[in-house]
This record gives sequence, structure tokens and C-alpha cells, in this order.
Amino acid sequence: MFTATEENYLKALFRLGALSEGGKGPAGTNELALELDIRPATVNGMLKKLREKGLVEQRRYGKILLTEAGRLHAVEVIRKHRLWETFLYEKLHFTWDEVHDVAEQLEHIRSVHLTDRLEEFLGYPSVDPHGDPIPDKEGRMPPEVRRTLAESEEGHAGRIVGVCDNSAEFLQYLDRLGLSLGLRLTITRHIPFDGSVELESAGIRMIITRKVAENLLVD
Amino acid sequence: MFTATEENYLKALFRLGALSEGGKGPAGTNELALELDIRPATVNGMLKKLREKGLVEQRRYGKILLTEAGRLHAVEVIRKHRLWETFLYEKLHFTWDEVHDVAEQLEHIRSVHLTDRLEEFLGYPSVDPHGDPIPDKEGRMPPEVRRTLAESEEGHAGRIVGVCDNSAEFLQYLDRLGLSLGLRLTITRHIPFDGSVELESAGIRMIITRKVAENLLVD
DNA sequence: AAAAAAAGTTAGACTACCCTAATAAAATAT
DNA sequence: ATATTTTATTAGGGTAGTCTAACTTTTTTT
Ligand SMILES: [Mn+2]
Ligand SMILES: [Mn+2]
Ligand SMILES: [Mn+2]
Ligand SMILES: [Mn+2]
Repeated sequence: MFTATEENYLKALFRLGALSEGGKGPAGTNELALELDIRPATVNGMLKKLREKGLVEQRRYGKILLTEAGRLHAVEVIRKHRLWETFLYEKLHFTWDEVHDVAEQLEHIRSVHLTDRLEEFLGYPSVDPHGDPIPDKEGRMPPEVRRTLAESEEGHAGRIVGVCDNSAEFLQYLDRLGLSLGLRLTITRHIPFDGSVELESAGIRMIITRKVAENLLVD
Repeated sequence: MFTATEENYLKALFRLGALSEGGKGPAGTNELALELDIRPATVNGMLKKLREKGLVEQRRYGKILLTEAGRLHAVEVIRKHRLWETFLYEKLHFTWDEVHDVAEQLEHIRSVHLTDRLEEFLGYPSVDPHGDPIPDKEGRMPPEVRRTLAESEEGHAGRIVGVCDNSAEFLQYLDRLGLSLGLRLTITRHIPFDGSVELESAGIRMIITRKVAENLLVD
């Protein structure tokens, strides 16, 4: 039905929020090209195909919107990606910085039966190893209404429920800092000087940079 | 390193026994084309590339032999294929006629770490759901010295340890006959008239056609 | 409103993989 | 030893996906 390449374009558009509602709004050719690390000229050609397949809507020189069919398929690929990441993490004991690259391949395996059995085998998980929600079979995904640590007020207590940046670089840094999903913490102070955030967890006080705080989600 | 297409060519050559020793000997272009269901002209072009990559040896108008590098990679792909089939069968409860098609996709996922962890997760299985041996990390595969039911003598008692034909059509037929891997049976009679084989298993007598008998392996 | 910058498109080329039709070489049969 | 058949190769063409360089349209700045 769809090639791995087409699926990656759809996923990138979804990530950029190219939805008629709920998202950041339509994306542009250059923006999409940047996201995919592919040249705009190439993206332009692929968009023609995606339009013809009814997966995106775009007027000449205009912005790109995912159609309902496009959105549904993007979510299906994201569902597979996150289920595979969960499998790698829970069953094969990959670390959370190792799962993404392999899931990037596994997400393109075509077999509805496989996806559903995998989901069952994993016990119908609701989030992947990075705290991202896993869409259900019908493409429903719980809306993410999570605040970053940077925008939570002083005194707030909660758990780390997700990360915004899934790069191995960032995740390994978190491991080094001793920060992982589910960790309970309290924000003790926002430091005005450089935006650093002071927090306390399990009786230990620590300071993280603003950049780290912006990429951590808390409940 | 290698594309999925290249891997399928190597696997087909291995299946045809294009080894310098142990196999049926070198394969021809047409034979390989038939195996892959691709036209000889196309195969001819791909062979040029495989030669340049040092995976096969072939003189102009000559037969095709896998090099050591080619053989090793073919076995690596077969290893992945059989491990995935085992995973689908053991963990996701696929039936033995459903596993092959999905494994045909999964075998091309690139990650040595994944293969090794999967093998560990499965408990280092020695055979896949069809009784075919699973090569180890170093590419060693126990030689298959198994006899078909058709060539075993009357009175022989043993277990079904494998099938020659992995098609869903054949495997579903076996299910219908109540024949599965590990089943103990005794050959009671070879019927000269049409080559059918009469056998007895768990106190039940049954007759299978010659074609079925030729595709069942016993120990 | 004109100039400059940014965004989007077109043209032409390349690799990977596939095809059919025609041709050349090798193997087999007469 | 030819003739026939089989096998292998070449020539030319197609789709998918990528690139660079040049060009056009839209947006932003002055
Ligand atoms: Mn991921
Ligand atoms: Mn992908
Ligand atoms: Mn198989
Ligand atoms: Mn394959």
C-alpha cells in the first residue's frame, strides 16, 4: 500500500502538527525537508505523489495539510513505532536511548496481525519507554497535556512522565544525571540568572540547565 | 551494507546449494531467476553487482558460486528469518503457516544487537517452527541429515522433525491431517500401487499420499 | 512601492531495481 | 559436424527516490 518512504513523510508531517485541528497547523515544503533531512526539491516531488494518493492537501505554493487518510496512516506508523520500542525495552532489555533507531526500521513491517499480537503480548501498554502515548487500533491517542519542567512553578511536586527530545545524546545524559521516567521530584527553585532549575528528589538536591528542564515532562 | 534485494539473492543462492562444498554445486542464472521469480535479464544485472561486492564468483557464461563472504551473509539472514519465525510462533502465537511471510520482512532489519537479544529472549532455540535448524552467531548450522518419511523403511518408528515444504497450503493441510512437529509415528506399510504410506500414531492408523510423505522429515 | 529574502518549483541527472525483446554463447540432439 | 535448444547477455525502457542548480512566486523588509 505505502512505501517506507511515504510513511516517513506522513510521520514527519504529523510530528510537525500538519493537522486541520489540534496541531500547530500546516507545514511548509522547506520545513518538511528540514525535518526529513531531504532537499526541498525532492520533497516537492514526493508531495505531488502524496496529493495524488489523497494523503495530503496542498495548493500550488501553499502549505501542506494531512488529510484524514494521511493522519490515520501516520498514527498507525507511530503506533507500530512505539509498540516496537516498548518491546525492545521491556522484553529485550534495550536501553531507552537504543530503541529508537531499530524501531525506525520495525515500524514499516506490514502486518496488522503482527501489530495487534505484539500489543497483546506487551499487555496493552499506554506509553512507550520515553513516556509517549501509544495510539490504539482505531488511531485514537490520548492528548498530551503535559507540562515541561521549565514551565512548572516553584514548589510543584510530580513525576517525570516523558521527554521531548528522544535523541540518544539527551537520554544518555539523563541516565548520567540519574533522571529516569517515573522519578518523583519537587521543583525547589527557578534560578533567574540562567534559567537553571533546582530540584529535589529522594532527599537529594540537584540543578539542571534550562535546556534539560525544557525537555522533561512532569505531571 | 546490503539491500534487502541483495540479501534475497544471497538467500536464494544458498537455498539452491551454490556452495563450493556441501551443497548441490553452482547454480545458473535461469535457475536463480526461477527461484526468485525475477527475469533472467534482471538477475544477470544483479549478479554483476554481487560479483563486484565480492559476494559471488562467476565467469562469463558460467555458473554462480557463493564466496565465503556471500555464504556468511546468507546464513546471517537465514538466522534472523528463523529466529523471527520462532518469536512469532512461540511468543505471539502465530500458527506455523503464518510465520513465514512476516519473517520475510523482519529478516532484513539491521541490528546485530537485536538479533542477539532476540536469540537470548527465545532461549537459544535450535530449530524454527518448521524444524529447520537455526544458525549460531558465527554462522555455524548443524547439517541436516534427516530422512523423509517416503524414504524411511517399513517398521521405522520416529518423530516428525521437519517439513521440506514451508508453504501455508501444505502446513494447513498437515494441521487438517493432525500431523505436527514432534508427533511420534511408526511406518506400517509402503503401498506399491501409488506410493502412499500407511502409518500409525497414538493408536490411530492413517494413510498419507506419496507427495505428503516426501515433504515430511523424520528422525 | 521597490528591493531583498525566503519559500516553493522545475529541469536534468543519478542509483537501485525491475521489465521485454533481441542477440550471443554453450550444451544437446541429430 | 551441423542443427536445435537452452542458457546467458545486451540493449533499451520504466518507476521510486534522491541530488544540484536554476528559476519563480510569495513574504518580509526597507
Ligand atoms: Mn522513537
Ligand atoms: Mn521510519
Ligand atoms: Mn520461512
Ligand atoms: Mn526476504
